[in-house]
Amino acid sequence: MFIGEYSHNLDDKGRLAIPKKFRTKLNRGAVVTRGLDNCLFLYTHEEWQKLAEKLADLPFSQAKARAFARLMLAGAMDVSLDKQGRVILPDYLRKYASLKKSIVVAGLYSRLELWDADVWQKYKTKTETESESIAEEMFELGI
Amino acid sequence: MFIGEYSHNLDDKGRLAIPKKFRTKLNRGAVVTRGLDNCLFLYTHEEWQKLAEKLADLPFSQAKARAFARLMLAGAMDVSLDKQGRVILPDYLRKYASLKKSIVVAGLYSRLELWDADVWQKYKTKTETESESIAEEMFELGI
DNA sequence: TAATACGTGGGGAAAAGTGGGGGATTATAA
DNA sequence: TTATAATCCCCCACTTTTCCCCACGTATTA
Repeated sequence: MFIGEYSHNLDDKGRLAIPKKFRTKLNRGAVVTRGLDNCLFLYTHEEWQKLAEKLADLPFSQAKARAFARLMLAGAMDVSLDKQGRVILPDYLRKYASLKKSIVVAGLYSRLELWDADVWQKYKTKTETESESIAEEMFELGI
Repeated sequence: MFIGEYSHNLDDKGRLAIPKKFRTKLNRGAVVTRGLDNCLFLYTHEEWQKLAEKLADLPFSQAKARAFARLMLAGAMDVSLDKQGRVILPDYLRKYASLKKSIVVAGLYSRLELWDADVWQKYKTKTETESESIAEEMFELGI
């Protein structure tokens, strides 16, 4: 289970350190892809497999399903950790998520999310002010 | 079962002493996360696990579900008690709950809540004056 | 009044994050 | 085929942060 919020720097070579706590689960490799809300998603191979099958099952007759599958499947890239526990993020993914130097790594149970620090900050301040009203709606979803 | 209201100080290193009565239940570790109404929630591992599974099951295709999961899952952090019975609260959680030095630890049955003393005071005076009207609405929720 | 327990503060050792350099492998061009 | 260039990794070293331990002070109780 991935949880928590961590700050790390992306260096000039496009390397990003994964927080120590998460490394053991990702030692055998991971998959990064385009995420929602201008961030990247990073999965273990097992979790990625489950998601990829769901995406492959989407009806390709529907335009929006095609677009979504292209976003996530074609955006995906296998990455592995170097001996310092870092991954190399391909250029097109860095651009997609507007990643500069200061990055936030967030744990969301089955995946990690990689955010540019500024983008994350803005998203948070927006949702934190709405948190009570969002929480009311979550009540309907059983929380 | 956690009940009661306790006052403690947060030191410069972000450490907060847990009231002695609660420590035995939290010795095996706990999880702190963003709560509602500008406080933090602290759970035992068992209670957290139940909540985290519900949050992980929310559909990530829905914007508000993503926002809520990011609030609580990405906000969560594993903490453990040191030999003095204190936990370290990460910077982003201290900021979220506007925690200064004087903190209130409140027991709410299955969780602890951590409040900045001033915020707690204001919230209390506000809800105490509204308590009768709030009670009326609780009838609908089965109390 | 002494003793014990609990809350609070600080210092030192260890670990984790970060950046840069060097060697090997692959690619490109003469 | 050989030389040159570029890219990718791996390793080393520095810096910062974190964690653990010890010590002091205050409050409570016998």
